Amino acid sequence: MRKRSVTINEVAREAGVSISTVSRAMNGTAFVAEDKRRAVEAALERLGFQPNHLARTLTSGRSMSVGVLAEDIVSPYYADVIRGIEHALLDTAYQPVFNSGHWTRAYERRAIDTLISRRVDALVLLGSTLSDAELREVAEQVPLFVFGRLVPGLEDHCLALDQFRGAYGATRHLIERGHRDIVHIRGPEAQQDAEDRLRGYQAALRDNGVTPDPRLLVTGDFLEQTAYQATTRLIEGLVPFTAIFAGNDQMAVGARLALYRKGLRVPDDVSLVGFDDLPGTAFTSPPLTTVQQPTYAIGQALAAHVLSRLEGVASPLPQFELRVIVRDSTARVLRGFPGVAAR
Amino acid sequence: MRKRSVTINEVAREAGVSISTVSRAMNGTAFVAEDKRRAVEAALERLGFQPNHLARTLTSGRSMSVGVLAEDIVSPYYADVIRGIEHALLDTAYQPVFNSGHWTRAYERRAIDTLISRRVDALVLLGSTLSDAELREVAEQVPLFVFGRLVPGLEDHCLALDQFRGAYGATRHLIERGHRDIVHIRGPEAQQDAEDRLRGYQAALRDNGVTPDPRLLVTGDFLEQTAYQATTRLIEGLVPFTAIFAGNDQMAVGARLALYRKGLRVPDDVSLVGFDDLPGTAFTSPPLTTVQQPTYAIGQALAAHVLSRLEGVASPLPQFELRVIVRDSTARVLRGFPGVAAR
DNA sequence: CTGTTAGCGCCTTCAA
DNA sequence: TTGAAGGCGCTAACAG
Repeated sequence: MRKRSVTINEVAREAGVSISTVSRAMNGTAFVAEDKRRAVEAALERLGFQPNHLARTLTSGRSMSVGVLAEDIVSPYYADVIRGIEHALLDTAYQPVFNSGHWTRAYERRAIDTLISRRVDALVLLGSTLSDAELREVAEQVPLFVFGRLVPGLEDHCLALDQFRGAYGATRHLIERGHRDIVHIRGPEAQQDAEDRLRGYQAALRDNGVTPDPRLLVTGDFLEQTAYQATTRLIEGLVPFTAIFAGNDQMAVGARLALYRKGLRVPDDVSLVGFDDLPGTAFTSPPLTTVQQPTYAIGQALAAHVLSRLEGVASPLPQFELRVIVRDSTARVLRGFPGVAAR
Repeated sequence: MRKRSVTINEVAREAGVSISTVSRAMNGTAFVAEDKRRAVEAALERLGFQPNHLARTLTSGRSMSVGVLAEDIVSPYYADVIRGIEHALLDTAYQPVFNSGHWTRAYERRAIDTLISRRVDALVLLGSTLSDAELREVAEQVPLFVFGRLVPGLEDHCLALDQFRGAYGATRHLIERGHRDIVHIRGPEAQQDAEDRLRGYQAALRDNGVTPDPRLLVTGDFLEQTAYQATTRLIEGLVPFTAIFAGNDQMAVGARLALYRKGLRVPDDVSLVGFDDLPGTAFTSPPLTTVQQPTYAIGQALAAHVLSRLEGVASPLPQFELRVIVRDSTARVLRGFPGVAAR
């Protein structure tokens, strides 16, 4: 099945030159006489030569590839970051190599090790479950860049967004529209982002004279199902509310379905805000107000930054801001129809 | 930044043995005296040795990796296939390496070439824009497996689903519920899947005595936006309809938003069917009736098949069926309220 | 400009 | 059981 692939030696013989000449002609490393160059090219063509990348890397020390390790390569949250990276690298000499860490230390460690042992020229982490110290250790073996964490000692290579402010803005948006009884469906306890968003929510409430009501705080796992269940329970409960701030878009979708099933309209009865602005969120019915993480731009910037570091230029990583995108899922509280609060 | 990594030579020196002994002790390739083995292990540990995978592959010829090239690695359609592959490979000695072809010949060719030149032990294509002949050529260089295409000559390594039958079933589902004026939003002309689904739709209509109405056929690009626009135009047009069969879930979501904006209820006024059953589709409001592609299982099966071929065992690829998943977006046509048809 | 010659880090005979 | 030595395929000095 696998044809033994042709090597540079055979090309050299075919072209009647030495292997170094072939190498030079191929890579433009040095000038080669016109006729020999043509002979080499012809031989290359005739034999269908494809250089063995491994061998090349072994000698040159550069693999022309950048490893990208995401917590989960297929999560919609990382989708646009990955897309941004892909596009930024598309017409460069570097190839991205993607892999998942599956939110699991052991798998992440292993993935990092294989990536390093495959000699990627740089490593980009989209989220990480490793400790700061471990990451610093990794950074000694390979140029490391991380998104979603601010690793002390590696600040120049880290890009994190202010989740607190994003959540603060989202909550304030609801407060400005008259909401005071605002549910928050938070993400998993263990995750820093979930924690930051919760604090942003609480701070916004307090800054506006609202005491956070623990009965309006429920926990999900960043997926639709748990939010659906939590919201259903909330609706069936006794505590009135007029708005829901979900810890991410997927949970907002789950909440929205629960509302729908209970005959509650969005935004007429309950306003709903998500977080992330995933691809597709603009097309929910109604389109969801959410906090946009500029993930595509981040992916691009990250890749561009990696490239420039690889070329020896030290460009600083740009700053990115979270933005509340107001769409149709949030409305002013109608005094006459306070929705759930009035039942 | 990059510490020169320790090589097998240093380990050998440290352990006071030859490099061959280190190699053997590490890989269990041959018996090594107990004391030397321990010395090697200690040295390995002390130096934090990590074998250079490239060098290893160069000599052994096996990279212990399988390349996975998807048209688009971040498309939700491939998400579950990829997830299935990842999970199936997770605790094996093989590592998947993912990459995108971007629906573009040139990029796909290049990605395939780099994957081959990195000596992946097998190559899995999730969709492909290359010709059958080109794929056969690739198959001569590396064990090739493809999902979504039936390549003549490579049938044993191909896995494709019967899109025609899926679309047929979806359309019949609507017909059985009394619908006759059924819109179809087809995917791009160039794509075989879109073509097959269209034919399934038309066949189901004809088999049930309905002549396909060209005015009810519109074209999208498998994304939300175009379906949204097409549906809006349709609603504003003069041709009555009671149901929409979208070429995929994303277009169904677009259509659903258009209906929502026009005040049309799903399924009360218009029934809606999608295709794919993407992750998340079960949580749209209302949950979408759709045709399920068992993508996760396919990913797993594909990976398992690749593994067994790599081990020299010839297991046949299992067959998979498309299934109509009936959820809440489709209902019987109410004679009294034929929805749009009655305006 | 071009050919020869060392390696790159590892595995694997081949002798011992 | 172990070490020496020869590649794997390619790049990069080093002489011409």
